[in-house]
Amino acid sequence: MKKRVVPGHVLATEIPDVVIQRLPLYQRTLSLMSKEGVEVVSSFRLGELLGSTPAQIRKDLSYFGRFGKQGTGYDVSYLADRVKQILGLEKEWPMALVGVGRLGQAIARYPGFAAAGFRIVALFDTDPEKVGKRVEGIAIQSVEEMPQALKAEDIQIAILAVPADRAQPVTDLLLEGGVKAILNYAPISLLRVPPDIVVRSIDPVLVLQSMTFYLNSY
Amino acid sequence: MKKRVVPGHVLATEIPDVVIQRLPLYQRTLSLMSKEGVEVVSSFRLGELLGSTPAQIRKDLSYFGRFGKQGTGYDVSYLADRVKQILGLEKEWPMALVGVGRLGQAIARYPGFAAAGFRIVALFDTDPEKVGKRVEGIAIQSVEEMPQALKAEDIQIAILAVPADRAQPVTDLLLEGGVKAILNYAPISLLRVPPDIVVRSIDPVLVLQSMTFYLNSY
DNA sequence: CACTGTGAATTGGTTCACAGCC
DNA sequence: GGCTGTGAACCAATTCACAGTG
Repeated sequence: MKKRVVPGHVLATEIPDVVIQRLPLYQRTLSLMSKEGVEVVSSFRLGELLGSTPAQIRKDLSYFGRFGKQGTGYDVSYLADRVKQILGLEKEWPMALVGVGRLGQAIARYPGFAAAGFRIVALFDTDPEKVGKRVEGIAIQSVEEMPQALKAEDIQIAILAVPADRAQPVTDLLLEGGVKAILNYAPISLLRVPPDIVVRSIDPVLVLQSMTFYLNSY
Repeated sequence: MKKRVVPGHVLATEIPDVVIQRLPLYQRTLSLMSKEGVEVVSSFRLGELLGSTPAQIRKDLSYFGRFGKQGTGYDVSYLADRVKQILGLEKEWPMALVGVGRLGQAIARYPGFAAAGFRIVALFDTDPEKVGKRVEGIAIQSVEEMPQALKAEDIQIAILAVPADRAQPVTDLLLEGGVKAILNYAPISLLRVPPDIVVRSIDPVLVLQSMTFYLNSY
């Protein structure tokens, strides 16, 4: 639960995960500013836009290098590019989606992934009824074929949208296929994976359930 | 960005937000165990099931009271109930959904919310084409009517599924309508709200973009 | 002179370790 | 004996504050 393994081609060890999680937010705002023609930004201004502090932003960036100019700030488009590079967002990432039920179909049809360079290139489902059908032009394959298919296409990222009780066995097959990162939508407490595999879960119900604590429920 | 206000009917002040965010996970596992007939659980066992440590679980629970029995552990169904109560999950929560586009419709149709006691009772959209149409039996209302409609139904929670550039103005209207908690799906960096309003964002693209850092992108 | 980059100080969260109890 | 509950010790993350620089 605690330790992750970092590839670290730029001696990336020891960078806190919270920092990594903030970078995409920085990246998005920087790209937007760049598109709007803003050329320079200070950590102070960036903090305002992101709801963060100048110190936090400077410290975060300092893990990766020295990107700013004293007295001036940061070159927006340069910094946007560097952060993109740090995150590995300069290439397109092919992804697999497992579970083509209601939720899975919504995910398959969501244009936001492709817009950010994440392309769903393979669909899998257990239901024989669904296998062979197409969604967004992609044929649904059987989960049994998954390990080979994943290897063949060299897919490292998978989105999991299966029922909770199928999540672990399907995960095992994903790992067999060489997947290294899983975005999990299944409402399961714990997905068992080796320590070098990244798992992140999205569960809106859990989020709602923590928000109600702060509401007056008298 | 840092401070939140806690209602605190049980002197809830000073409870870290991370703790609150873990409680729903505990609750889910406990309810499941209870349904399976498990009567007693130790912090050690619970930690195994949740991918957490015994100390973490005991410490978390100790913020709210003493629920266990030394030498034995916790009564599963009792603890499940208590955590539910702490989180305010004993009542049904009516919710509004703003933005009935592709994503919004998927959310409206997702059965998981209602199953957890979160019922979408009002839909809003700006598009005059959509106003009046029904989704899941609920008529879509105009965003202009929102503040009054929210007050009339005493809705405290809203789900935001509008385009990024509409997020802030729509949020302002939600606040005008008395909404206290917002689950935000819009890909926006910062939603400006007063400090007593809870906002949580769900953005799968950001999650993917942070995962790629850990992949070999050579 | 206005900003960055960064050690040092501080704050916040987790884990330890043990006293107390069933 | 086996477990909880909890201060104390530890570790991690944020913020401070200032030296260094274009």
